Amino acid sequence: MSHFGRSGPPDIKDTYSLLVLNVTFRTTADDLFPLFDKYGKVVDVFIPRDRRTGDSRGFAFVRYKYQDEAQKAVEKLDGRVVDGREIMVRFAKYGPNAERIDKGRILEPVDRTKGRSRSRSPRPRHRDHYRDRDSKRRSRSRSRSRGRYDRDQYRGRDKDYRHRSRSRSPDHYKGRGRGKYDEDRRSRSRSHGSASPARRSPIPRRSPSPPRTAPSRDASPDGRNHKSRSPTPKSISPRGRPARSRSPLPRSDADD
DNA sequence: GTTGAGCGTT
Repeated sequence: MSHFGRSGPPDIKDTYSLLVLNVTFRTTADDLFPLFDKYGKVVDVFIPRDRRTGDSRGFAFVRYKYQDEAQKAVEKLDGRVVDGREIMVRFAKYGPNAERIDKGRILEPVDRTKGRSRSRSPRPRHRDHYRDRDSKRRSRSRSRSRGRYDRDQYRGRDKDYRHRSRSRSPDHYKGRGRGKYDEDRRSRSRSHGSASPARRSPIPRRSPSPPRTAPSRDASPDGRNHKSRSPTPKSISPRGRPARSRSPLPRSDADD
């Protein structure tokens, strides 16, 4: 059980944050705590994770109580192989609120005493410049992992698209006694030559669509026979423009 | 089950 990050930052009044990079995606705060705690008093260990997937982002923050201990941990744990990967430990450059910190210590917690302190340069802090990365140079081409996130997070709403395509049909008639069905299927195949697998629907009826004797169109809410009926009856087209008789959004319903 | 630059939450 990790109590780190459960209730947010405990106390950062006099702590020094260390940034641990290159950690494995499966490394947890509990795994880093004993490792860093051996070199000093660790008050908190936090590993940023994705809000959607919940997976680690590959780096962690270790907050020490004293700077000397943090410095020692940086020198000792920097380059240490954790979980089969060499981690990089260094002092955090920015605070939790993107505050400028030095050696892990927050230099400007709040601008209360010094009114001029807030005159700092409004440098971009958050990394929400996903779309901007395209505008930037392609020098960062070495990182492709973010690419998939960009698609899955923003574009790909349906993350189960890869888990689909699970056809259960074969298992169904298989467990029902395929022996009988098997022969039956063959017989039918022989007879018709090309059997229609679609006929295997559990609903034998309903296939034969009722004749058009159905009531008027107002009684047909579905009206999925749009393919059958002529969408562009010239008869009712006063003008010679039967094409765009609909709204200006042709693929509004066809969209995924 | 995958990935690999960087700077953080209740």
